[in-house]
Amino acid sequence: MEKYVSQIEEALSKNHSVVLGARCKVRFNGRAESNLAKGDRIILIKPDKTLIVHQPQGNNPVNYLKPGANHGLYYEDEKLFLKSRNLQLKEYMDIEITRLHFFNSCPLDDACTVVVSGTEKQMSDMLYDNPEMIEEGFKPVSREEQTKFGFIDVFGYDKNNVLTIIECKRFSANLNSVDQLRRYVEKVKTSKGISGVRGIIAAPKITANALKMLEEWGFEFKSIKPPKYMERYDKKQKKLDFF
Amino acid sequence: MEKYVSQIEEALSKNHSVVLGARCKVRFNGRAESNLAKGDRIILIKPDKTLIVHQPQGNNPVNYLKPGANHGLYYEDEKLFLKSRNLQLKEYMDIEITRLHFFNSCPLDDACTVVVSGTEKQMSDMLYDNPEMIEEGFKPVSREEQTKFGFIDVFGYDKNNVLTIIECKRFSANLNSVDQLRRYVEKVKTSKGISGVRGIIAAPKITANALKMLEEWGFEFKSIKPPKYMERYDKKQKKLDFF
DNA sequence: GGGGAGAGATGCCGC
DNA sequence: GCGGCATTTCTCCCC
Repeated sequence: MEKYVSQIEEALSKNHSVVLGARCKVRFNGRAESNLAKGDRIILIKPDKTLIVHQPQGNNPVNYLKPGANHGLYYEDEKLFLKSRNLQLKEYMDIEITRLHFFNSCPLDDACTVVVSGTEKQMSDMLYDNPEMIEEGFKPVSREEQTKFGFIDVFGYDKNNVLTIIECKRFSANLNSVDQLRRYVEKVKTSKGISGVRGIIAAPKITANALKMLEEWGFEFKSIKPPKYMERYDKKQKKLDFF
Repeated sequence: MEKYVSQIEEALSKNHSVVLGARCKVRFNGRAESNLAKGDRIILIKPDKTLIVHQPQGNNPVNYLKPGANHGLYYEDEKLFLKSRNLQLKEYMDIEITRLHFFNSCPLDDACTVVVSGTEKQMSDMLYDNPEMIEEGFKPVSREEQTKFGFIDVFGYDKNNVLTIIECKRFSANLNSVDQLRRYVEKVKTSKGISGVRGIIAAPKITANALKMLEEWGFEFKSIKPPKYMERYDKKQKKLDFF
């Protein structure tokens, strides 16, 4: 295992990405503290000095340090010690490696950003562009903006010129969503000195408790499907459907 | 690259963990949609069939599939195609690999769970066990419990036997925290048919807007530090402090 | 399984 | 940097 020390150090110094398969213990100290007993994990160190530790199960890393950490490596007592620190965040991780299953590294070149669709912003855009989805005669004024009343998804006037605030949720609205809407409506009422302000939650669905609270506050729920996804898969891509 | 197909397939069939360093495009379709153009990434497939794609920067994966996916692999046109599907969640990922920088796999054996300390629960426990930290004469009744009024961190009675609800935050309290407290206090007032209910936010700090709203609602802020961490590092561990 | 809430949340944008 | 808010949030707990 000792022979890998210089190889790993060289890879780190060249800003390559480093992957280790290792039996190790992990200790973290920072915003919280954690201890992880001995087991097999994948350790990833990125060119930006992010450190990520994955167990063989689960979606999320069991431990990590954010970008910009320092990583020190040394060998002693037949163990490999990785001592990593993010000094800005005052977060520390110590990994004690007792067996190295594999080590690999390579330079990674990737400046792409992922393009995501199906977000809440797109939903508020859709409502802004298609106000009749809220109701006939609705006239939107602003969307996704930090108004002086706070951050409001969409607001405008209904056909009777009553000021109307819309809070969008991409999935299911809950108690928190109602809290938000309520806070905005109250801010507008106070700021404008008017009492007639409508509040609408626009979402595909809403929890029972949230609906109850919504109605208690005199607000409304409007069932709106989020912008439909792209065609799930091109029918042409027959070859991809082989299993 | 073709020769790796059978090796990777064998590793997957044996439920080993698989790591690829690859130049690839990624397409995801599920709860949202995303497209990622060609670039170098680390691809990790776990024994539980989790799929994770990391770019060379950043803390979080750029794409992933949750545990329980199927992974199919084939080679065509000098490209390696990984077609992964989580059928339960109706989530799909297609990765088109044009260059394979490295491939590694090994069985990982790890049943450990991480032990974390310094959480909000410990903070509410601390207040429950040391009620004088709130104020002299405070008598806690319940903590971190799903009461019939909702999930309340700590509640009890002050020295004047006024019902008091405490909302803990481990870091900074914000508008959302005030919303929560307000919702609890109102529930209790309505359920018990009483008007004299105190609401306190216990946190190390609070944002200016949140404090303003808190006071408008007649609630109080109590500055409380979260339970202190373990000794940062054993002084004995001199060897670890070498850099 | 749904609902509610925290999290070492993370990440983004705006002031 | 802080603040407010969405997130393919994730995770846990409880009903």
